Amino acid sequence: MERGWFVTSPQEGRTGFKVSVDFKQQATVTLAEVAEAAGVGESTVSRVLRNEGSFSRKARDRVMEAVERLGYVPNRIAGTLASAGSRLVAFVIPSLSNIVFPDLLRGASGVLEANQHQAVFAVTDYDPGREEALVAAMLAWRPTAVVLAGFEHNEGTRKMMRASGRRVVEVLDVDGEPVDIAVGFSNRAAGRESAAFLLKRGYRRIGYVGHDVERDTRAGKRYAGFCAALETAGFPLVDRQISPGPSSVESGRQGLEQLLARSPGLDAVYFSNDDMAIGGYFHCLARGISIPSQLAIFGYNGLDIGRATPQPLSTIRTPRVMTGQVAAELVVSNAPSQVVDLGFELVEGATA
Amino acid sequence: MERGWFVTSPQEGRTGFKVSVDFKQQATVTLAEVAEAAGVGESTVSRVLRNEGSFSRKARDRVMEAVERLGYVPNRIAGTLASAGSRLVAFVIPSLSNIVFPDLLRGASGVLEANQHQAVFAVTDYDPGREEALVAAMLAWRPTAVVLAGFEHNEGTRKMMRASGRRVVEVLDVDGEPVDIAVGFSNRAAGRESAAFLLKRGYRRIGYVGHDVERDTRAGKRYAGFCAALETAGFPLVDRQISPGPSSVESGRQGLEQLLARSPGLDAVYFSNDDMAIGGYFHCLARGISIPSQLAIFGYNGLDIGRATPQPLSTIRTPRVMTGQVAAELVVSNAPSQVVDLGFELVEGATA
DNA sequence: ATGAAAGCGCTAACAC
DNA sequence: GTGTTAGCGCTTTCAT
Repeated sequence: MERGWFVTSPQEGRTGFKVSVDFKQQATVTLAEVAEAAGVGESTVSRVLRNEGSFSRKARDRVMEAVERLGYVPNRIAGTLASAGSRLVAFVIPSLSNIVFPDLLRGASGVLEANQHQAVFAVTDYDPGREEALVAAMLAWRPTAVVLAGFEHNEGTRKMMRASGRRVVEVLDVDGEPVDIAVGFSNRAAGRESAAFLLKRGYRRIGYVGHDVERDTRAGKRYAGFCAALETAGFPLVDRQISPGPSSVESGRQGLEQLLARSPGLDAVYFSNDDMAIGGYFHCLARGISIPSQLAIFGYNGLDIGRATPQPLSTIRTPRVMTGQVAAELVVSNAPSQVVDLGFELVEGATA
Repeated sequence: MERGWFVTSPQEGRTGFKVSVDFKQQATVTLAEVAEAAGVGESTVSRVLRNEGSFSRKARDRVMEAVERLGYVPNRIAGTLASAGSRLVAFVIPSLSNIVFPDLLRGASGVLEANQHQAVFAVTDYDPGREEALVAAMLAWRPTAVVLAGFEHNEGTRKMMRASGRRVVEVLDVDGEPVDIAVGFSNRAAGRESAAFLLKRGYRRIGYVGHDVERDTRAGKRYAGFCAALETAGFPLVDRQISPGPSSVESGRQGLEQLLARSPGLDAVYFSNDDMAIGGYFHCLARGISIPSQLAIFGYNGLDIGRATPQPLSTIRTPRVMTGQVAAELVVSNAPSQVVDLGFELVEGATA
């Protein structure tokens, strides 16, 4: 197999191109060929390879030898079609930019790999329509389960999933009616507790800086819980700055700047998540606004970075990785329908 | 289908359990049944569904009606077995904690979804042995291609991939001999250019703070390039602090603290990546070390957060998302073997 | 303990 | 334009 390539230098940018192609789709070794080579029947090879049923030691040795010699790699596509489950678990997630989802996948993939399952994923970009299309595409793989974020789906999506006979796991939220299984924590309660904490600390003129809550419905629930708790206490939200687009450090920084320009009298600001809060924190550092005496800052997620800032960020730590682990465990163990509330932890940092 | 669940409150922790189970593995609708219901042959259904070959408008309508009515979802497993490719692209990546890999996946998944391909992934945790096992597992799915980080693989992994007849894409590096396709940028050159920049700025007593370079071989190449350039210039690295474990903000913070305790005379520090550098930046903020006059800081990756800090981070911006996009494009277009060097961009921030 | 044979649900010739 | 048929590479009875 001869090949060539052309290496470009960084200065020249992307100009790499082929020199020669030659990918002989080499005839893949099949189980039948292994059986032939080992001088046994196909079913014996199958049993040996899956270490199931009974076979003699001698048969096993001959099979393994043949497998080795021929470089046989089983075809899971065929195996899946012949047997039952695909051992594929499909994740249909809103984003990969928000650290929440990589964390979720990380927790899940460890458990799945340990149980001979494979993770498949697709990104909806917070679009329910795309979600529906992607769930349909995923179901075509007959996955063991489909995992998706939250409870807000198109009716079509829900119907499809219910009709599919697959397990369905809705994660990172528990405030809603699950199709089958839910694993996560209460965003609404997180919002409420954040408000209670700020009030307890004596803050009264409180603002909010957030990202697009139409799309990120879980952030929306936190916001709703937060506002409700403030009103109940008699100190309703003073002002808010909601930026379009996804959350980011830069967006939090700008959001706080704009909010303070309008409402300079605030004594505390609640952010839609830690990324946004860190941005706000940077704004204060840059402007010499002292934290928390002049302005208190409170986030959500409990990212590691918030523990390394000169003043640890006050926030709520959520069990994102564990959500993935638990979701995967329930799936591989074929657990019954249930809601698992993993809870969260309020972290009293130094910024509020 | 009756179900029940028990919702726990955050305080109670994870105690959710089932109340009733009843997942009838409902007989899935097959293409044959659709054909039957529509009063046409199986192949017609197949043609209509794939919109390929010819069929009358009338036939199409009847098929679609039946599909709709029966809630038919094609079985891709069967389809793949019957035809050629699986339209699955396998990513075997070291980690999901390092933002580099979610970025890569993000770029790739967009392109793949637009071309009816599916991303599958597994995480090696920087372990070549796990990588080998996971590549084997992935090959069993007969993916269109397997994508993995860098060129450092076990000989067994390489052999397996070559024998598989699948496309192989090695990403995020170009300093090495690719099996088939490589897409990325030169880590070695990035290290060299970082050194050149610091020297040009007049820094002379330079140190390094990094994470485990045995495992993260690309960080190791940057470090090597960096040191080599310093030596060539006659100002070899003064001291270094290498922490075990993965990179993180906290690790960078502690690393710089330890480095400065040993070598207080440094005037600049190169970090293994932006996470580490941000940690170092926080350390300086906390200790009142003024940047860059007392100490200069230089990172790698060009994360967004580095642009929102009070002083923008000096770093090298890498095309991570584009690496994923290009890799996916080459795969879906079945491009020839080649090396694509996407280059990188040095960002002159305010920290060095 | 082991082999023969019947599918799994679809695609791809190939006739008509 | 449309139906028939032979696989794709396995797993799984069911004999033996």
